[in-house]
Amino acid sequence: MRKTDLSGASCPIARSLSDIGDWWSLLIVRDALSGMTRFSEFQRSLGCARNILSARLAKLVERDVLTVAPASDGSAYTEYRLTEKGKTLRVPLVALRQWGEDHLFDAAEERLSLVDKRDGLPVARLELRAHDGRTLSPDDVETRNRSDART
Amino acid sequence: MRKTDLSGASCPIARSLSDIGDWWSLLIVRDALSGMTRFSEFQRSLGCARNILSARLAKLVERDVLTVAPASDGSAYTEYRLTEKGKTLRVPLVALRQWGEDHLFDAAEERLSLVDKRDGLPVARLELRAHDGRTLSPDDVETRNRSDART
DNA sequence: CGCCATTGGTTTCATTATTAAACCATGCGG
DNA sequence: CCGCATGGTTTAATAATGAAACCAATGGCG
Repeated sequence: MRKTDLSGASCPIARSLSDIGDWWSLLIVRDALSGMTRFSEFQRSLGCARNILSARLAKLVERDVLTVAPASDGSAYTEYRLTEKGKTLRVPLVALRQWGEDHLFDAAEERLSLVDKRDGLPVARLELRAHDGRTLSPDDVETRNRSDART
Repeated sequence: MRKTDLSGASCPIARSLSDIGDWWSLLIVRDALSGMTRFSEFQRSLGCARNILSARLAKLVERDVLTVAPASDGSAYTEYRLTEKGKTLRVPLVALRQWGEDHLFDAAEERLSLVDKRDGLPVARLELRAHDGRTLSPDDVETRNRSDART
């Protein structure tokens, strides 16, 4: 099954999905971003089967999203920590979170929300901007083939 | 299988994933955002089995991400168009795209990139900001339980 | 030290999803 | 009316997922 391998696609979205584009992987990263490090923490939080948690963690380590640290609190157990690459998944996750809050919750419904520690207020909506800071509407952009020279 | 249903989770990320969190759905939305509307267009672009494309389209319609329009160009065929809800998936997709460009491509490698139509330059990086516009670093935020009153 | 519970997995097997391929119904051009 | 394209659905093989059993190595406690 899943013979389709997107890791060589020319679309960055497709490649991203081949790394972290399944159900559990993104939730693992979400939990890791909130400070979880241990197998059992993830397992309790996600409630998924342990073998698949195990497989997902291994894949995320292989893809350099997580690393296994030998220990940290003295115990001989291993910890899973986000790499720099993994930490930058925060933005996509926030985008997904905001979308979900906007469209999938009743106004009065309880939700987990991302807030500024300083004042406890929710973070601002993510916005699409031009390189010079102008806000861009959906019609102002298009996808194009570029060979680099990112500014 | 897949007995786990996240649609009632208190985490907006989990709920989002239950709507659009599988391989093909997000790619369908990506293509829809670039103007595709017809079954065969999606099928050609994605190269996935037609029955699963059919199932995904139906699910996206059911979840109000797409609608089926009776026609538009005269032919009696149906079109799949993004709803407002669907269109706002652009931001999460851009976030994913930028992450992929940053971490999954060699510098010189060809890629599909999102550019400002006006000048052809890539759009700015999405950034996390406080409600008053301050840029926030990862350590400045936390997730918290809120019952609404979004500002 | 000795014993049991917990952590961190791996293995096994049943169940479910994905896929390719065949099939079918309508529309549409000539 | 013939033939091909569109827009699917059905069927059967294959692959991924999930629950539960199993296992090895700590860690805590007396």
